This record gives sequence, C-alpha cells and structure tokens, in this order.
Amino acid sequence: MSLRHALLGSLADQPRTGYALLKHFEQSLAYAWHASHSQIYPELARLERAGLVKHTLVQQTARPDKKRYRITAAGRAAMRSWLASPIDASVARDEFSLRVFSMWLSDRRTVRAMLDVELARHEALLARHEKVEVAARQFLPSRARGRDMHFANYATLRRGVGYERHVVDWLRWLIAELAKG
Amino acid sequence: MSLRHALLGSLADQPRTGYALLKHFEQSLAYAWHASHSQIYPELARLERAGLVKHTLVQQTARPDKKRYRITAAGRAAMRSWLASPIDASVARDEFSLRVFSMWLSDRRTVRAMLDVELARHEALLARHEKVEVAARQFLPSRARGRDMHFANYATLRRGVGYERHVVDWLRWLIAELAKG
DNA sequence: GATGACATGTAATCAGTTACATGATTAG
DNA sequence: CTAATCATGTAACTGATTACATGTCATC
Repeated sequence: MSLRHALLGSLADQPRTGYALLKHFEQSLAYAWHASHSQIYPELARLERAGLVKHTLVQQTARPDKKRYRITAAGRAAMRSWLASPIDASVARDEFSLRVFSMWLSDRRTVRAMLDVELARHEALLARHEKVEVAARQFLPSRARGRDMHFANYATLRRGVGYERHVVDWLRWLIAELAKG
Repeated sequence: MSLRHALLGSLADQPRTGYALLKHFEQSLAYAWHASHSQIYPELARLERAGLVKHTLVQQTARPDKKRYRITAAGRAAMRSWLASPIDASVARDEFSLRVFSMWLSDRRTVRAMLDVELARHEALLARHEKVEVAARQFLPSRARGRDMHFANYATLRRGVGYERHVVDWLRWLIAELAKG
C-alpha cells in the first residue's frame, strides 16, 4: 500500500502526469521509494476508480497527449489517515549483507573485488547525495518546518546521506579487517 | 534468487531442517534477509529438485518427524558462483522514509508521535544488536578472517549496529529540528 | 484448558519486474 | 541514422504475504 501513498503525496505537492511521477521517483523520491512506469500507470487508474485522484486530458501537438492527475479531498484525507496509522516494523532484505554473511564460502580475491565494487558505488552515491543536500538547504524555511515540504524533503535527504556514510565507513572497516590476513 | 542463496549458505554451515532454517532467519540472518516458512519449505523442495541440497528423514517419537537437509557439492559451487557474480545496485523502498517525505501533509502531534514510536523501536534494536555484537566477539579468530564464518557473522552484525546508530542519530536530529517550531 | 514450541505443507492474493507494444520529436 | 526524451499502456512472470490446514507435547 506504500506505492499509492507515494503517488498521493507527490500529487499533493502539485498535479502531475504519470510520466512526471516516474521522473519524480527517480529524483527526490529515490531515497525513499522506487517504482517503474508499469506499476505507476495501473495504480493511478486504481486511485482514480477509488476517487482519490482525478485526471484531465492535456492535448499536445509536438508530444503525445497526456493525463494530468490531481489529488482530491478524499485523497488528502487518505494521506492524513495513513500518516496517523501505526507503522509495522520493517524486515531486512539486503542482498549485499547476505553476501557478506556468506563470504566465508568464497576466496579472498573474489570477496575483495565484491567489496571494492560496493565501496566505489556507495562513495559515488554519498558524493552525489551530499551535493543535493547542500542545494536543498537553500529552500529551507527558518520556521514552521513541520508543515513545510522542502524541509521534509531535506530531512529525507539527510537520512540518505547518513545512510551512505555509515555504509562507506562499514565497508572501509571490513576491507581493512580482511587485509590484516 | 536471494532466498535460495540464504538457504544454501545456512546449509553450508551445517545440515538443518526447514524449521531450523526458519529460526535461523529470525536470529543471525535477521540483519540480512527475512523469509517465512511458507517460502522456505517450497524453496527447499525446488533446491532438491535442482540437486543443490538433499534431505534425509529423521524419525522422532515425541515430536513430528523432520527432514534434515544438507548442501551438495553442486550447492556449494552454486554459492561460490553467486558470490563471484556482479551485484546490481539496490533500490530504496522504505516506508518510514516515505512517511517523513510526506509528513508536511500531517499535523505536528501526529508526526511527533510517529517519530517517537520509531525512535523507541530503533533504540531498542540498537541496544539488542550491541549486546549480540559483544557476545559474537568471543568467537572471532585472530587470523584467516576471510574464510571464517564467525567473522562473517560478526561483520554483518557490525553493519546492523552501525545502521541502527545512524537511524537513531537521524531521528533525534529530526525530532530536535521539529521541536524548534 | 490455553498457549507456545515443534514440524511441514498448500492456496490465494498482492506487489514488483521484465518484456511486449506503439509512436513522434529532438539532439548528436 | 541513432539514441534519448516524451508519453501511456498491457501481459507474463517471479517473489513474498496471508490464510488455510494438521497434529503432538510441554508448560502455566
């Protein structure tokens, strides 16, 4: 049920097309949730049938026509009740951790290569997230942060940066430990 | 395809029944992967058909009979080739981050309650993980860590501890920021 | 007498990925 | 001429959850 709330939340910010939502998932929302177009389009149709969003057709000449979705009052209410509902503990499902857990079954060089690739990946992510975080600070209000979308966005970003920093630290520690022999 | 490797990895340590694997997922493996019995039993049957594990029946009187699975040579080879295969970048799918991203749609008190619950949850997890980590240190070898299962287990645990520490720090920062008004 | 651990399975459903399908415009 | 962006959909399949199903023994 998270996908529908990710969509509703983005539409609460501003009306968007399915395609724009897809791009939004690749940008700001990337730290929190992922979805592909084959999930987004059918879900928007379901949300419309449930009365939580409605669309208007936007005719274009140079580009294909598009459907602009906007959230309804019922949609906003659904978001508020979701935010007030208790949240279940999440379960871990991380392939990389699983590999580290099983690394003793493989040889030194293979493990080292795997760790190096992962470290490079997370160092790159960290650098990128840090840049975006600095940029996001520009939009921060000095007060009323609880009701401000830009602050919420910034807070999610901080989580992303903190997470990548922890992963990078842990990988460096692990590589150093294994290098000891 | 990760579930099958989680099972194979656990069976590479020692032969286990489906039920013992389930318990193992709830204990040591909990930091890396989750699976329920309704996934484990059919997957073991598939692994057996693929020749990666085989089972022997263990008859019991007081308890129901059980099937003890052990990994085959082909199973060990499958693990090594999995560990050597390139790993895809993982996508984020975290309901709590999504909620924080949307928190501006809700009121102060609701958000505060959500953050407090989550902080308490992660503080408890951190405390528990830290205890397990200290206990796991006992089994650490001084050398040959790359091929040692206990070290791999310890490394996964360190990741869990580091992760919870980062989440707790971030939640405390967020609560403090929102308290500023 | 109820709950929880032991022990193993199947069926229905839901969520998510990959592939199939189409087609115009713009930039290199 | 080739790839990328814009734009929207469906179908097949895989992975995971929830519910259905059964039965003993030990402990409170």
